[in-house]
Amino acid sequence: MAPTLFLRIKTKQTYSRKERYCLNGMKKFVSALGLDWKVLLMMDINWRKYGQKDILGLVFQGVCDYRAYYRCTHRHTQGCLATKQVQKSDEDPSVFEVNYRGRHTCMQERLKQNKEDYNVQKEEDSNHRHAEQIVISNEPGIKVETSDLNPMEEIFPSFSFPSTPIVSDDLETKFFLEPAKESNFTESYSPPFISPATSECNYFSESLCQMNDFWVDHNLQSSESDFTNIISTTTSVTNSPFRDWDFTTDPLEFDPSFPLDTSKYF
DNA sequence: GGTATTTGACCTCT
DNA sequence: AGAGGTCAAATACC
Repeated sequence: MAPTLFLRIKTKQTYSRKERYCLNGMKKFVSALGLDWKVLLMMDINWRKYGQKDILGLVFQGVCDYRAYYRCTHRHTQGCLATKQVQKSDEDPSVFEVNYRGRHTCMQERLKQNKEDYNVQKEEDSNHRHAEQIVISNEPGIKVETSDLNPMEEIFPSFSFPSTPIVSDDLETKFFLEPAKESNFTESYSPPFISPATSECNYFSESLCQMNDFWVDHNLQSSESDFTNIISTTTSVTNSPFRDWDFTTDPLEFDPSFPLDTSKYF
C-alpha cells in the first residue's frame, strides 16, 4: 500500500501585503531548518493534472466544486506512480485539502545517482568540507547541508523532486511574492508545504494567516522584499519566533533527533 | 511544435 | 446503477 499524506492548506485568491510577509516567513523557516527554500519549491511542482470530477452532493451548495487529480510528470518516462488529489474543504472554502498517494520514485533514482556522484567526488577531493552535501540539482546553490543530519530522503521521505533541474530565479516570484508586487495567488498552485509521510495517513493543518502576527512583527526589522537578506540571517530556531508556530498536528512527526538549532549550518 | 490543461467518455468497484 | 478514478482527444499556452 502506497503511503498517503493528507494536507489541509488554507489559501486565498489574493494575498495582502501583510500575508506575503508570511510567505517570506516560510522561506526563513525552511532556511532555519537547514534547507534551501528552493528545495522546498521543487517538492511540489512536477505534477501533471490528468482529470477532475465534480463532487456530487456538494456541487449545488457551491462549496466543493470538484476534485482535481494529479500524477507525476515522469509517470510514463520513469514509471513514477506518485499521485495527489486536491479539493476544497467542505468546511471552509478557503481551505484546500491535498491528498498525496505514493512517493516520487523518479527523484529517488536521481538522489541515488547524485549521492553516488558525490561520493566519487568526495574521494577525489581530500580537502572536502566537513559538512556533507547532497547535491539534488545541477543548479548551482541548490543543495542541502546535512552535517550530522539524516539524509534528505529520510527526513522527508515523501518529498518529490524533479528529475531535471527546473528551479530558476523566477520561481521565487511565482510563489514567494515580493511585497511590492501585486499578483494573485490562485488555487491553481498547490503550495509546497509537505511533511514527512511515514505513516499510512498523516494529517497536517496549516494556515498561512496564523503566521501573520509573528511575521509582521518580526519582519518589520528586515528588508521588506529582499529575500537574500532574509536567508543570510543566521537564525537559531530556539531563539526565533518559529518556536511558537503551531505548525503541525498529530500524527505528523519530525525525527526527534533532527537538530533544531541550525545556526551552525549557516 | 512541444507541453500542459480541459473535459467528455470510459472503466472499475461497490 | 452510481460514484470515484483514469484515459485520451481536443484545446490552450508558450
